[in-house]
Amino acid sequence: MGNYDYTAIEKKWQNYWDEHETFKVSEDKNKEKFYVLVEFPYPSGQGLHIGHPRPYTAMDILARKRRLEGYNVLYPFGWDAFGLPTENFAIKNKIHPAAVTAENIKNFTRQSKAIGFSFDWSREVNTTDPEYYKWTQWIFLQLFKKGLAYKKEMAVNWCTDCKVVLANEEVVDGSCERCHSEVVRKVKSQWMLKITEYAQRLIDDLDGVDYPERVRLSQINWIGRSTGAEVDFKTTAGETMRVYTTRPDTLFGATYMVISPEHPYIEKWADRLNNLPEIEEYKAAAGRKSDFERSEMNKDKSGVKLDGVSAINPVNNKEIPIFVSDYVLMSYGTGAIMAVPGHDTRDWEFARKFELPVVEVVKGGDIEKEAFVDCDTGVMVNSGFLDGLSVEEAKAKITDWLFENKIGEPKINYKLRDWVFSRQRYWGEPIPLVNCGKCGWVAIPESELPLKLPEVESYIPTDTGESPLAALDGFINTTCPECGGDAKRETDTMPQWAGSSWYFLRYCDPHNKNELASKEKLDYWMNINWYNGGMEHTTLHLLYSRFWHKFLYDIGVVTTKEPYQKRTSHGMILGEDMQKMSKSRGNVINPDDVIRDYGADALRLYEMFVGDFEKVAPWSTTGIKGCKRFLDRVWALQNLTVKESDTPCAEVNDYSKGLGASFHRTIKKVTYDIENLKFNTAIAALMSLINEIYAAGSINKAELRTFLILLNPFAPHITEEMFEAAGFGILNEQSLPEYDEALCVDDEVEIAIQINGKVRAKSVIRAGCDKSAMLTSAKSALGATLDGKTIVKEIVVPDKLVNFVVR
RNA sequence: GCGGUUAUGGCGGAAUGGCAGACGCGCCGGCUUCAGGUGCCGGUCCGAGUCAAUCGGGUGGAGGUUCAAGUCCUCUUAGCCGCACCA
Repeated sequence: MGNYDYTAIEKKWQNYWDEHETFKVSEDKNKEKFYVLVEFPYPSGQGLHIGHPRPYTAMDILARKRRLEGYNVLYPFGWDAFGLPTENFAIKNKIHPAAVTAENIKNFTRQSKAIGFSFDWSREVNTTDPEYYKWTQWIFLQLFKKGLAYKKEMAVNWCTDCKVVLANEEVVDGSCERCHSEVVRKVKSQWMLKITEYAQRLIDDLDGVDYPERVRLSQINWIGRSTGAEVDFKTTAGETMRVYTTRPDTLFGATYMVISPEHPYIEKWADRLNNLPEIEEYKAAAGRKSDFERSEMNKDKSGVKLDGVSAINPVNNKEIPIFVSDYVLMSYGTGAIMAVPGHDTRDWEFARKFELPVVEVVKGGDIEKEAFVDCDTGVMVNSGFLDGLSVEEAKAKITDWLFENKIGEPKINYKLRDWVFSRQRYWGEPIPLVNCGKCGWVAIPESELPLKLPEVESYIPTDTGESPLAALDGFINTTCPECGGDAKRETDTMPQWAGSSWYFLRYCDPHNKNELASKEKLDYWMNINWYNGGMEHTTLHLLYSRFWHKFLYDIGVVTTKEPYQKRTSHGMILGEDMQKMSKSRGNVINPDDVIRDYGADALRLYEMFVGDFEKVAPWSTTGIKGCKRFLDRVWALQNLTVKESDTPCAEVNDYSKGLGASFHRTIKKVTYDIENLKFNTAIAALMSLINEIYAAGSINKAELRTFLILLNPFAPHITEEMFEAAGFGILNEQSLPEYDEALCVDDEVEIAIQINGKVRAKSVIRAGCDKSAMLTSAKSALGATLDGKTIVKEIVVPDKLVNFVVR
């Protein structure tokens, strides 16, 4: 009976859970709640990726463990279903995106259920459901009403193939993240969300939550707070040019200035510039480049000197040239910088190429060879009234001086940019605004939400760059809610990030028709106790959703400043060749095949056993065989001699002599490891335990019962089946076995005996021996080895080792 | 270029500063089997060794701290991930 019929058993228990609504929860004030969340997937046409089950299983293990511990556990699931791949597929195959989405969700649901996740399916959400996106639109309207949504003409990333604007975040290697076509820059009027207004709070409130350090750092670096100063430079054209610098202390070393090709002064100064055609040509070339190309490393510094206008350094009144170069971006700071080639690498390279003077203003480096950048401990030189000061003192003094003389001021900048919220697509939430000739942009009444996507034949993007909705007269023409006059609807839709920025709130009250969720239910379930997701969402989804949550806090919808108490991140599952899985590499593994060949429990177990949960791990077909083999051995425990214990023991931890310490230790290890994402070693401990059981040759009821409960969160189907067969009842209604710390240790332990740190002997002693007993035992084990040597020091680690330092 | 991260047997990976290689895969030998497969038992870091006791070496590289370093410190190399040259 080595092989068990996993297909039948897994089906049986999945049906049982469905019929009994085993994992459906409601608010129960008598129980402590636990809200555990995984990132809801985008239901793509390819079906579930073999990587999906890794985080879902991990959090499923946690959820199942918490239930065994008596918590009221909310573990919900849903679909982040708007998005371009669906739209592209729909266009290509002439099917409506809604139909494609429904089909994909059906497939994803079938696959997810086949793995036995303990989701509360009654709370399933779908971002494309009008009953859901009604509230996405509602949140947008509140942002609009508070002035946090605004329209702005700006250069955006334009995908030449998809005919849509991409957020910077969606551009990968200079091409479209989704279709890989060329991305160019194009000026368009876009809806923007003022996430920058929340920049400081998004940094500060990280202190109150439990995030991995790498996630916390990524967010802080992404937000990128810097303190510096804005400085006004007079120019020979009359206008003042304002620059932003983080190093005002190096102002005496500023030997030229660089402005962005998009800087408005170029147009303003057109009459004065003797080389305007050259500048215009450079500007046009820069405009064709994507941000990535402009920022590509190792490229030659390029630029054009403005012939006809120069700037005056305010500290020494020296006239310095102005260059235009594409490494200065209009979107950060003031679009103009003062260049200090002595102390900035890029400026140094630029100065070398254009043969500009390099002045040392902080002593300590060799500016002939390279820029002296890490100069915080240096002393100011060639800097007039700053000479002799430390960098820190110079910063303070020059900033005061600039302020007093009204030529500058301290300034904090953030790298974070406002969120480009418009998409010229069909398959997204319509933006619920109308444009009235008299009243401008006006919100539609909340009673008219949801503003549904019109069901149409053509949802193909227009060549002009407008949303497909723009071609629908019946949709765009409407009346102004304020003055009643003719008005036109906004035709852009929202980005995919919108629906995922608040879905965790809807899970608390998914069928509410009057509010996005009731206060009472939000109070009960929020915050999320544990949120696991991919590192790739650290700076986008995580930041966007924290921003929305803070906004909802400000307007009184939610009562917590942060949505996620604890965040963890899993590593990707790679192909067997250690490469990212992709169709083109031919290394894709289909979960359906794995479940058919090895079963869902084996799949779950293998994905948890493969390695450190937080690191990438390659798929291995032989690896999953090992896990299947382990489950066969678990199943075969039913064939072992059932040892009769001295006392009836089905309900107590009455383990047989010799195995007791192993059981207590394993309970301790498994429970500890699950909390610390060390699923691999938890499973290893269970494997070791079963090896010991087989070595003992028999098992008693308490042992079988404990073993099955410990394994249950990892492999829920086989353990439920065996639990029932053994007459123990329904496993998920039980409690987690407890361990006794005092019983975790064996009676005897083996210690290492070292001389000068090298193991020279071993000895078995009674556990818990005192120092002198250990020394006596160690010396006798060493015998004559110590003769003629002087013991300088004796180190004793209880129950572990003795080390003699000898001469 | 910046930020993050990783490096341990043939492979995936274990090791609160305390016996490196748990657990699994693979491989080798044996048993079971008509055979293949499955299952079971034993072995498996490298090199010496009277192939036994034992000895030496070993966690990307070079130093250092320590009685003791995969683990801590300094420098360094390579891979992977992200990026908006952020002044």
